[in-house]
Amino acid sequence: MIVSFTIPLITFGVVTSVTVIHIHEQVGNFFSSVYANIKGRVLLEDPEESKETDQEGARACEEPKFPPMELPSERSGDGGSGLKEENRTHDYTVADDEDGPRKQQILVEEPPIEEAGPSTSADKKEEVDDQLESTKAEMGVVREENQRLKRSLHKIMNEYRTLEMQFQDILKQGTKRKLVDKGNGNEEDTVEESDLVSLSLGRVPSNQRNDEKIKVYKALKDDEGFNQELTLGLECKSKSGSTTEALPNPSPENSSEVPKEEAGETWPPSKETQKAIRDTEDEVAQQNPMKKPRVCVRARCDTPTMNDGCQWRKYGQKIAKGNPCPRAYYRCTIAPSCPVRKQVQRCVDDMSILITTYEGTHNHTLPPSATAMASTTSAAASMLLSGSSTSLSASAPSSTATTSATNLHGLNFYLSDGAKPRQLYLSNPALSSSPSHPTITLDLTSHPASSSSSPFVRFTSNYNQPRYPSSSSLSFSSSSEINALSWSNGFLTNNNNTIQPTYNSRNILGNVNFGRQQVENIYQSYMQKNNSNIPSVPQGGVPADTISAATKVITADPNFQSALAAALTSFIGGGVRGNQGGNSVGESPSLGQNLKWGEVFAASNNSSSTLSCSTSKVNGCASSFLNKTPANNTQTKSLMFPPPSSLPFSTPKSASASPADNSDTTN
DNA sequence: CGGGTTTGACCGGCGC
DNA sequence: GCGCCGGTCAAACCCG
Repeated sequence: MIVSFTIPLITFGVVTSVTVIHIHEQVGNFFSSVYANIKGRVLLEDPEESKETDQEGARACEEPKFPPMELPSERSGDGGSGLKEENRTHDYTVADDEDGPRKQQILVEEPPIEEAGPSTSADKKEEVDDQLESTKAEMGVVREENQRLKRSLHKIMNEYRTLEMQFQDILKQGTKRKLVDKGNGNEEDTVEESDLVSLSLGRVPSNQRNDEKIKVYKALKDDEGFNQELTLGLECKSKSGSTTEALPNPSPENSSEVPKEEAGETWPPSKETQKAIRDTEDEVAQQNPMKKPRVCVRARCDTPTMNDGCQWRKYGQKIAKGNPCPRAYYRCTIAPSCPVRKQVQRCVDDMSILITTYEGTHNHTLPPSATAMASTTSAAASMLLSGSSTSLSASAPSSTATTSATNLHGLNFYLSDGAKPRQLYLSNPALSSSPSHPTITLDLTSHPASSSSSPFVRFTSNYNQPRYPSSSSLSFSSSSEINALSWSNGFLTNNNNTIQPTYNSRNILGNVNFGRQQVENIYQSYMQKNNSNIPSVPQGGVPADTISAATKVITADPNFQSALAAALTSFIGGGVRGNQGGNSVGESPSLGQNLKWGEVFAASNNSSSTLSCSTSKVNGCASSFLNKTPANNTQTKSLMFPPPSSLPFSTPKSASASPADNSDTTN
């Protein structure tokens, strides 16, 4: 019987260590121990030894040249003899192929102990044994962790290759279809586009990915099928700067059209430049009828604007129809060419609700305090796009998708008929009535019906175009009296990130979930890696393959949901109660510092992200904190946003972070 | 004086 | 074709 196990193990072990890893993963320690017994313990008298040496067995699987183990039965309690001790040390020295140095140190320390007491009292023996065993156990844990990481890495690599192939196939199919159905805007193309959108979700941080994108871009542009697939990022089908945004390193063809908008670093650009840009944008807009996805944030805020950490410059104001409150237009001024804009308007029904609509994705490094909202909006937009693909591909052929629910980020996620979104609380349709702007609404206000009992923050997306027939909403429990969120980095990619590929088998967004500790650890490692070298990659780069791979890895964990629930509960609960001393403040900036939506995924092989959606009980938003800075509110309000010291816009001069809004006069 | 805001004018999309 | 409306521009203005 033992032999029957041995043969395959040895075979696989010889073939490739990777295979052995999988075997080990699948069959658990049992095979390993059996293998260890066969390889090195055949002559052992004590069968219990196999239990202790699972790890050695596992290593033996990876290392066919593993020497015969001669570990004596030190646990038999016989006190052992000098010879046995020697054997044991020999075993440790030879057997350990990975942690050799560590163990050699142990061995160096051991002999004096043994020599000092040639009589080898039982106490010393036990002490040494305990030390050895504890060290052994420790190493076993480390080794297990190492193996886990290896497995994860391998899985991720496999998923990456698979997705890469699928992506290429999709591109090929799309190109072919474009050629065939040229001139016919069929629905399948839309689906294809959506899938492509989902595959990238914005930016691809690594140069390699950029190169790949550029290749695709070139190929598609050279081809007549060049149309919408080229803008695979979050800015897919966007009107302005979509190509530049989606392709940080635009191809020469493209860069020739856009006269070095990025490199110019001047704002405002020259008139000619602007005109050229607008012309280019118009061309793009003609090619891409679908405009930028928008993220609408509704929050109760008694201040002119909701402070999101970014620097904004007001460039216009309009009285929108149906709303006496003027709508203010802001442009991001952190980078001269940043395409991000936002609109701020009071809700017509409830003047205390501020509706902030974000459009576009930052193409620059964000200040720590701004990464939160940016990540959130980017994530929401990504969710919007991915949701579109989801509904389009999975719903019935007709556009009347029935309301269905999934679990996004571990939270309720509804996809519903566009006419009747289940959790659509848009009081001002003007902001979401743009015909071609897919809009997702993050409702941070308490719904009148549920505010008293179960306050929720709602993420409501509203596709107003026929091609986006579904609306989606995301709700998650939060603390009471939600008025603002702590927009820590990666809110939507939080450690409880769950995006289930419920409807679309090709949806690359799957369950991504981490415990809080894991996230913190991952983030710390990421920050250590990136603190000194944070690329100015536009945010929103979500390596889809990484997400998918991480998704599968994580979802393989049966404790996934429970960990999610625990983390969410502890975090949200602690964010309000336990962080009053500013812990959340310390956490949010550290978690969000220069971290971008996609980089979170790229940083760790796991699609780690952070959840920092601790909410404040204080009515108001951070802009009021910055503008007024009441002493008695400082601490509480700082729960929502990073400390003022970390806010680059906290200086009185940069009023653009919280510009005055004329709408206040109407209140 | 530089940067941000204000505000009327302008432009383009869209519906009738 | 026309008018409405959302969005943007840019000169004037304001402020530290």
